[in-house]
Amino acid sequence: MAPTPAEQAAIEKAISEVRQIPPRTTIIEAGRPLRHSALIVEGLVCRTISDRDGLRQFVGLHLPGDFVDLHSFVLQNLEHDIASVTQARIAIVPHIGMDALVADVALARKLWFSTLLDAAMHRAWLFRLGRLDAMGRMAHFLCETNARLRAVGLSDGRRFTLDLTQNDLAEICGVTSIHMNRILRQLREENLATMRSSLVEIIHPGRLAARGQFDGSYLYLDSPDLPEG
Amino acid sequence: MAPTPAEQAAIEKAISEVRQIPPRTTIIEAGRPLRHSALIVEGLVCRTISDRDGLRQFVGLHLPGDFVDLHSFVLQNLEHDIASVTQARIAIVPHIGMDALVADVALARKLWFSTLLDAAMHRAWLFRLGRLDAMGRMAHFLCETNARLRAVGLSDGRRFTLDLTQNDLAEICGVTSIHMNRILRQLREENLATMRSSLVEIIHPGRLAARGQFDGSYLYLDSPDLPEG
DNA sequence: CGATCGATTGATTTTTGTCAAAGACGGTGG
DNA sequence: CCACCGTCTTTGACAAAAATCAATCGATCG
Repeated sequence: MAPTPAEQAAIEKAISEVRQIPPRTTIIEAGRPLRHSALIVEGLVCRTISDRDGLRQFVGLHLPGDFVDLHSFVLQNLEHDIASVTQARIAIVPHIGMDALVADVALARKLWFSTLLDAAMHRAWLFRLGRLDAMGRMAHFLCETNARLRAVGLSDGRRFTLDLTQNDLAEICGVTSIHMNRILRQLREENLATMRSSLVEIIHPGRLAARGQFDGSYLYLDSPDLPEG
Repeated sequence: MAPTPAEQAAIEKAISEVRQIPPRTTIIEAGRPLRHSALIVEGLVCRTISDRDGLRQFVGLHLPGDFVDLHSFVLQNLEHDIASVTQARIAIVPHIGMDALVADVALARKLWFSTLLDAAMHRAWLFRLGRLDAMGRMAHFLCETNARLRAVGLSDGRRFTLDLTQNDLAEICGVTSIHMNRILRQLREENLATMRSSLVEIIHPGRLAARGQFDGSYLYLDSPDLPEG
């Protein structure tokens, strides 16, 4: 479902501007009506829902190449926040331009597909939060992220950089940052993965996937399997 | 985004058959290629992901009028299971027929919208699992379900029937059924809601919503607010 | 009537959160 | 260059939440 070069060109033509976003900046606040969508050129962007104390739950994490809020084109507004994690560059695509894009039925179908992939990822995250313990959640998240980064050439299948603090990871996995710290130590001690200052190394991809009960088929990547280990 | 009568008729014309499904029956198993989608006419249908021990996590619950697996039309297969909870009647819409339906751009947009609503609900569930304690999760779920049932005339805003066992509720909230039993008692003791043999009564909608930090705007219902209490 | 499934309860263990305090590290300004 | 500061990480002690183990109870069904 990758766009053809022509489709890619059409999307790029619909970009009205590219914005530079500082790290840790709210890009879109929940509830505001939107007249454009955003495509990540560079950096990490997160989608979060905050509880009444302002504590956040990540409901998505987006990498370069992802449409962050394509759904806002159809829904008109968002029920969650979008914020940069790292420094980021995002391309703005006005909804008016999107209207022209979806006139092309094939492209419309691909955009729909892209939002359905997001939904599939949401479901995998639900499984993670609902059925796994803290260590399983982290293992699952690392496997997913490794697979996604690999698909865009940002991981070699074992090592990648991921600019997330332990607090971010905690907000992803629905645990406290203190507990996340202990989980990371455990992953290290059990020789599954290490994570030091944004460098992640997966020592035993197979065992990590088993620990997190990870099956990446929902990502629809044609990723070559890693050797067991 | 409700379909017009004409669109409704077109959808109904695309139905190839209506199936009667016994309770507790798997309708679609994860990973199978699909050539049709299913629309619920009557009954409760759930979407679940199972862990390696076969323990399930609900990732969605569908009511009459919902397309259960509209996304399979675009994705071609599912990464989760679909099963009946109660006795159900589902209308089968072959994907071939769907192709004809989405030729109508306005209807295509509405179907897209419907899958985006699902995704928004997924995100609300992520918040529930990630940020709320067991009682908050149950409170949130009851509020959501009350709002949804009300929209289709199956709740008066305080009372409705919901044919789920305590084990189902546990699989929705990501806790054990034993713990769910204690949560239900607590909800009763704190005069928030009662649930006895599939009859749910919400005693203080306002307080229950507060306990579950529920804000139903993601459901896109034009529901009149309930009196506080 | 026995069998089965779901609901309920108690006792106990495990997991996770909370509170409190250091330690590490990079960046900034003097 | 170095002291200071803020942010992130790490650790310990303790409390709370949830899981687990083990029964019992109650209703429904063949």
